Amino acid sequence: MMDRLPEKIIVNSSSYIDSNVGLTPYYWGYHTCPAGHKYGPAARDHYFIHYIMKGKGIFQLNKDTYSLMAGQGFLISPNDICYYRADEDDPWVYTFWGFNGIDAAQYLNRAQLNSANPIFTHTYDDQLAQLIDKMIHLSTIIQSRDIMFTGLLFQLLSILIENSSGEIKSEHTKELYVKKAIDYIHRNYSNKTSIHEIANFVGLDRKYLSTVFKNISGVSPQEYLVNYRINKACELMTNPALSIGDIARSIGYDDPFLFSKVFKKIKGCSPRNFRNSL
DNA sequence: GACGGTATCTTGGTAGAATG
DNA sequence: CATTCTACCAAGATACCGTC
Repeated sequence: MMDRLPEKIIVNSSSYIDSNVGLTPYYWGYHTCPAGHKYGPAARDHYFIHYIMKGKGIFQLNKDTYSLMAGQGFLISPNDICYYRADEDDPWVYTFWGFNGIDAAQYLNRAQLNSANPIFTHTYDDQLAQLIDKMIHLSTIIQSRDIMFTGLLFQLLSILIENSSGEIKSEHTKELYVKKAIDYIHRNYSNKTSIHEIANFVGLDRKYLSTVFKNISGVSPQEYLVNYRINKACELMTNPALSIGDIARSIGYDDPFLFSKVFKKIKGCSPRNFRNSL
């Protein structure tokens, strides 16, 4: 399969992209790098996974330098300043996935991937080959490419999670704190809920919960709560029986104008305009 | 009711201390 | 040594009032 690939492919997600949903694919690509081909030092605003199919190269992040070869991959998280370069004698051939979304960090964490632990190893097996084959055919899908792309991205993350050892070491209890906080948010978003209250429920100091939450999930508890509420509001918009005020109260905002302000900040348009565009 | 301005409250980032 | 907490302060969120 690898041999009949052209030197370089880039497929964009196309269609409507909403980076506030759980997982948002941006693009996928394949690159046979020329000798010494390099990137950076630079940062991106989204997650970026590379998987090396052939050859070798180096990847630098946070003063650490990793010598990588076929069968290995690396994660670049938003705002990570990194540098990577293909080998001079045996330059790498890699595929890459660019994506984002409020749940992205959680999925990556389940695969034990983050800025502190950006490297993974996975042999190029049938499962991965089939996935990459499907990614190549994404370019032929026009109307629903974003949906298919999201599905394939979930498949990649599933492969990486299954591939990880499963032991989360000291992160385990922290993960549980975050899971508990998220469960609480999912059950109580429709009430007036403060971060202090969530921290009390989890049994941690609010500042410490915020720190742990951000480390594990990539967003602060407040950001997560607000995004979750606004996504719920979007779902409620499809019910014509509910006024904007009804929806605001349904997701925990007593003041419809405050809801409108928050909605506009996150979605870029007022709730009314959003509903009209449905 | 929709919206804008503003005062007040809440939250998050950070550094460093306390605890086991 | 890792985990957890505390204090300070800036930034952002919220409540509330006035205007249209």
